[in-house]
Parts: sequence; structure tokens; C-alpha cells
Amino acid sequence: MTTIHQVAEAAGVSISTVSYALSGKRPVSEKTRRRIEEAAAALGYMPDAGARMLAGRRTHIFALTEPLRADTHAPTHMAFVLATSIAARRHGYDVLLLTDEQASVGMSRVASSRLVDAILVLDVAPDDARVEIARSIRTPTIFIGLPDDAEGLTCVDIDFEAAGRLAVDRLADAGHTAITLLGQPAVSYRTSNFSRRLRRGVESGAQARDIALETTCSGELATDAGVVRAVVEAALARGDRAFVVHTVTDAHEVLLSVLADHGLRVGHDVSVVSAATAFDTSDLRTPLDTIPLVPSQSCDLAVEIALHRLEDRTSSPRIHLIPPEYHPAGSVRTLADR
Amino acid sequence: MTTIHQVAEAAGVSISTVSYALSGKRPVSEKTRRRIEEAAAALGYMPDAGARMLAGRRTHIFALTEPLRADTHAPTHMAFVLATSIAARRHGYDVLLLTDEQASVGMSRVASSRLVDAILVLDVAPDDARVEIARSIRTPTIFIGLPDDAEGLTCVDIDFEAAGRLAVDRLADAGHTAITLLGQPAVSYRTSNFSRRLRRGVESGAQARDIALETTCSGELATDAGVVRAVVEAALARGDRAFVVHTVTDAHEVLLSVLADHGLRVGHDVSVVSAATAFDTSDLRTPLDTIPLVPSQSCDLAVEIALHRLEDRTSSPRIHLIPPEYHPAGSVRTLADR
DNA sequence: TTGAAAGCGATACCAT
DNA sequence: ATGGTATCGCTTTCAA
Repeated sequence: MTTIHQVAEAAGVSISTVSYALSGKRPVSEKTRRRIEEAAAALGYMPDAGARMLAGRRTHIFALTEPLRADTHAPTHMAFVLATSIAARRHGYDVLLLTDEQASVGMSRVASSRLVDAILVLDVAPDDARVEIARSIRTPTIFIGLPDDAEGLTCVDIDFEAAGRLAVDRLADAGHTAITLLGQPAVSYRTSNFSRRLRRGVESGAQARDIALETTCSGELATDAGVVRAVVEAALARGDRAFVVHTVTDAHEVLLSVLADHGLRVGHDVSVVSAATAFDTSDLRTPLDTIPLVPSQSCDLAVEIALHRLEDRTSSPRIHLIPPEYHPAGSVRTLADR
Repeated sequence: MTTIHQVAEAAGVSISTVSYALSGKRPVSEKTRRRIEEAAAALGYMPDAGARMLAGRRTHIFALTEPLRADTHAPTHMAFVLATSIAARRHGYDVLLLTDEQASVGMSRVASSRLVDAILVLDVAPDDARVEIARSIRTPTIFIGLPDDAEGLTCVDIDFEAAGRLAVDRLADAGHTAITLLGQPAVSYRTSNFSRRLRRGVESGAQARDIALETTCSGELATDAGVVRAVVEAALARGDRAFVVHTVTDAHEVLLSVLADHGLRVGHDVSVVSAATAFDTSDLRTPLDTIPLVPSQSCDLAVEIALHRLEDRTSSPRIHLIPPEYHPAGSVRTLADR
């Protein structure tokens, strides 16, 4: 093992100079800095993590809590974990996993043992148990998602309400007067807040634009092709020609296949907007207008806020809502087609 | 923050006694131990992670490297991460995530900074780049999976070859003389070793039992319902009435639906064994005999081996293959049905 | 611009 | 059975 002493000796300087040269926390003459860097590289020096944690005020580790619920959509979840990890590494941070039902206990543990500098909370439930833990510890905690009671918390999330309104606005602009929301499985409205918020946005958007709205679920526990098919058939029977889709891939395909069965051309006879989807809709048979859910947006911001909180301990909690983006792909009919 | 000194003072003993009492590494009289535990609990004492890492020879952290490839099956992957995390926590260990393409760099980093005591390697590819990294570092590294060249490595995995043979044996015992292996998507045979090993086991089993074998893939890049349907139709046309299924959920459903279309009763007219599946086949319309892939089996063992390696640094690398288990559910025809 | 040295908070050895 | 203390390798103040 190479220590800072050996690097110092090799470079002919003191250990403090080595420390400062490598951390950049104090100006070091160009020449000695190069010597130190060369020595460090030659010896394969890497500061001891434990020593750094003990002496410094940073551990360079974030905890990431993720309560793997049964209804967790694995691919989306993984995308968030990956995005968080990449964002953290970009700032020299590693990610410690706090999985399973022990997430709450784990938070207290890593906080009081000073194992991590901050905690990032994924997959936030409306009445998340981690909320009260977060309030009880001094370790900065950032929620990626919005619980019902966010008092005193720092949260980062997409503005799902705005996303819902945005989707409706586009459809209303295209001249539609009746919209069907093809929503998440019913269980999602019980366990997640983002689905509710999106639905609320769609509802308020419809009200504001005087649109007739039908909101539906894509199944009970999971997305059910039969349910989706029935919902779409009913919508078409009502005369609805505009859909806001907020669910997983499969339902998109069912929707498109039903529309095709009816000989309806997406972007001409009917309009479809896919809202808050984490996957790539360009793989679908018909490209869809999307309001994408980009994990890196939330995760990058969460990491930055965490770091900022470490710099400035006095900065106060806040809710950061990221404005939704609309990505057109021709699936909403234009004025020319009316 | 509570330190060991404060606990010592509160309990009226020295810090070394506190350390020993809490770690149990030295006998401490029943009475003083209770006093110490009470004081620690009252003060909410939790040893400082950095100090422990520096002073002790353990960090109590495992690294878990996972290269999230495009074809990674997210739910299965998550199950392995969860199983590892649970096994680690059971021994007082936390799990540090090493994601993305930087997995190799990350391994060297956490090894030379002594951030972790051992590294667990998930989702092992046949020619995994992490193999050479593992050979170049001193940190004990356990592969959960088997690379082509495992020389000098410690690996834990299900014995997929035995699983393949087992599946064939059961079908042969039931009197079948022709079997179709409904395999993974083609890409899987390029990126994973376990699919190859299972196929090899099926092949050698078929040879040993003098069974006509047809091996197929369930699509090119991903499981493709059309391909699966065609494969099953072809098998039925050939007269095959026995299937070994080794792929994800969807293909199972397609298989069952085709069989139903033909009026074939699973467990009577046809036999089906699902091999090395991580998901719950009892959700299918027809329960299937399975040779389950239980993540906790591999992960628990991997963690135990890692800990053992830390105790006894001289213990030599080894490949640990876990024997497959056969779980009957009535989907293989019995003698009575012939 | 650089160096010396005081901690950081545990563990574990050496005493008693 | 318990206590004193050297030690781990770094960060950071204080001095020069």
C-alpha cells in the first residue's frame, strides 16, 4: 500500500504539500505540483478512504435508499439508480445502497456512523416512512420524488402536474375537445405520487381548456392488455380521438394496435401523447409525441443539491420541480388534418 | 455526535473496554457489559465508520459491480442486487454500487483506496473485462457467475450444466424421446455464459439419454412472440411433445397459448420444464415444473465466501457450483398418461 | 509557497 | 477482567 508519506518522500516535499497539491485546496507551485503528481502516479497512490473520512469532513459517499416494492418497474428503477451513480461519480462520490425494508433503519445507521455525506431517496411513496427519518437526522437528505407531506424536506422531481397540463394543452391546441387518459395500473395511484400528480395536471388542464376528460387505469395490479383494449375501444366508441398515455410500454403497443384495427391513422385521425415515460417510444411501430421522464434530470439535480447542502449547511430545504419538455414526433394531428 | 469516549465516561470504564464489550472480541464481565450497552444505547452511540476503517482491518463494506448492459433483464438483476444486499447486511456489511462502464476502473479504485473489504461481481460475461482486474488487485473478489477463463478466480454459480441435464433426465424418464429447447434470445448466448452452460447441459443430457434435441432461440435481440410461436409450431409439427424452456416470462405465455390452441394439455399430452427461471412461474395460466434460479442461493454463498476469505487470506480460489433443484408442479406427463 | 504537528475516533497490543 | 496508549493515514490549522 502506498501512503501519502511515500509520495511526499518520492517528491521531496512534506505530506501536507502532497495533500494540498492533490486536493487543490491550497495553491502549490506548478513545478512541485507536477513532481507530486508524477510521484503519485508512479507509486499508484490512492488516498486511504478510512483516513480521509476520519480526518476530513467528507466521506465521499452518498447513500441511495430504494424500497424495492413489488410493483416497482424494474427497468425504470434501474435507470434512476444508474443516473444517480453516474452523477455521483462525476463529483468523486460513490453510492452506497440501502435496499429492502431496512431502508429506514439503514438511513439512521449510515447517518449516525457518518458513513455517508448525504442520502438520496428514490421511489418516494405518498406517505413514505423515510420522511420522518429524514426529519430526525442531520445528514442532508434529498428526495427524488414528492411525498404528500414534504414540510421541511428537500425534494427534486419532474413537475408532473405541468406535464399533464402540457399534454392536454397540445391536444386542445390541435382542436380536440374530448380526451382519454390511459393511466397507470390502479395500484400505482395508491403507491406513487407522480401518477396522481400527472392525473391531476391532466384534469386541471382539461378543466381550463373545457375538454371532456375520461381517466382510466390500465389494469388492476399490473398493466393488463385486455383492460387496455377495452378502455380504448370504449373511448373510440364515445368518439374520443385524443389520448394521453401514461403507462408502461406494453399498453402503448396495445393502444396502437387497436387504433390500427380501426383504420385510424395516428397524427391524422387520432392524436396520442405519451406522458412521463422513461423508455424509448421511438421503438414503437408509430413514433409518439412524448413528455419524457429523463432520470438524469432529476438525479443530476439531486446530486448537485446534495453537494451544495454540504458546502452551505444553512441553505434551506426546498422543492425543486423540473419543467416538463415536449418532444413532438408527429402523433398529434395538425390543423391541416382537421 | 457521540464518541466512544463519552460512552466510556458514562459507563465508568475505559474506551478499550467499551470497544471490546461492543465488539465481543474480548470477554467482558456481564455487569460492565450491560452498563456499557445501556450507556451506548442511551447516548445513541454508533462507531464512526471512518475511524473504524482506519483503525481496524475491516471497512464493513462490499463493492458490488454491475455492468448494466442493454440486454440486462432488469427484474432478475434487481433480485440479485437485493439478495446480495440482504446477505451482506446480515453480516453487518453495506453494499457499495459500482455501476456503468466504469466498473473496471471502479474496482481498482475501491481496492487501492481500501474502501471495501471485498468485491462481488454480478452479471459475469464470458470474456469479462473484470476478470483481469480481479487478478491484478489484492482485494478478495468473488464472481457470481462463471467467465470462460476462471483461472485463479473465485466463482459462485448455479450448476447450469447440471440443470440442463436434470431437465432432460426428467423428460426422458417420462418417456419422451424428442425434446425442444426453447432458449434465450440469441444475444444472450453471446453475452452470457449461463445460457451456454444450460444449453450444453441439455445437449449432453440428450446425448446421454439418446434423445433427439432441437435447440432454438426465442428471438434475435429480445424475446419475440412471433419467433417463439413459430418455433413451437415447428416443434409440434415435428411431433415433439417435450419442451425445456429457458427464457423470460413472456415466452412461457406464448408457449402455453400455442399449446392450448392445439388442444394439448400440459402434463398429459405435452411436458414442459422451465429451467433456470428467476421469476415465479406459479403466476402462469398453467403451473410449470421448474428448476428455479434462486438469487439468494448464489448471493448468500458469495457473501460467506468473501467473509471467509477475509478471515483466512490463504484460502485458495475455487469454483463453487450450486446443485440445481427440481420443483415439480405437474407439467411433465407421468407414466399413467402415456 | 511550504512544513510541522495536532487531531480525527476507533482498534488492538501490552500491561496490570 | 480491565486500562493505558500507540497506531492507522489523512486533513487542516498554525507558523515560517
